[in-house]
Amino acid sequence: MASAKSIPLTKRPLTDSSAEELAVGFAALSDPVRLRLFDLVWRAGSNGVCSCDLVEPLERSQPTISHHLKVLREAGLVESRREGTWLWYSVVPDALTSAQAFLSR
Amino acid sequence: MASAKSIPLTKRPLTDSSAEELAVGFAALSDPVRLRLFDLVWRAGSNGVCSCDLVEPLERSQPTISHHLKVLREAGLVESRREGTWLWYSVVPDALTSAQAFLSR
DNA sequence: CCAGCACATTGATGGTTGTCAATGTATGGT
DNA sequence: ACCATACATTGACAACCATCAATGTGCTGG
Repeated sequence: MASAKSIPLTKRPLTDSSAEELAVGFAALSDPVRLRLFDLVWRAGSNGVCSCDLVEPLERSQPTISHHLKVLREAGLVESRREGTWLWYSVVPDALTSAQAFLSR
Repeated sequence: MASAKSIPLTKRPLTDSSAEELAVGFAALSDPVRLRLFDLVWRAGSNGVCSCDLVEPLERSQPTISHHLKVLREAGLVESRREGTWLWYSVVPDALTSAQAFLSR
């Protein structure tokens, strides 16, 4: 398969590592349940939301919600702080900036 | 698990169907190879890029690239037009607007 | 110290995904 | 007609994923 010499693709394409990093973020948002979960956390603002308030609206079991929150946490999109027996989740500041920058060039 | 009555989460959260739609877009960008592929197509502008020029820089087999292009096409992110034996891929205009809108609120 | 609640982890299962070799299809030149 | 090229499809396989029931862990109040 020879090249069609279409255009100069030589202007700094996405590096392998930054593609990897971006893909992790997009992968975290690639599931509908997880996306709605992230949306709910986001709406809660800086105070955050108790994860006990996330199980019912998403109609999934508690382990499933816990799993999805772990995925979002490990992708660096949300963080949690303890408050007694509760865990409060909030969006990590600037967690989306690289994704936003990529999508709006 | 009782509610912690944290905040009023009642202001129109993401609907199930729009979450599904957004997730399809993010899923298409959730693989590093596919993300670099989309990046290369994007850089080619409205003229597009011949898919024969996409195999080598991504270091994947031709069927794999063809598969990823199909995923991007079915997600509505890219489109192709024939030019003889070649296929020229370009980004669908406004394909990213819903994702951009979601990420920048 | 014990009972109850919030949340995490484990284990299992059915489904999906990325990859490539092999093969198929379409187009164009000779 | 034939062959070479560009690209798609098939089939197979290993890895990964979403989900839940069962169980474990940590915290609090009594």
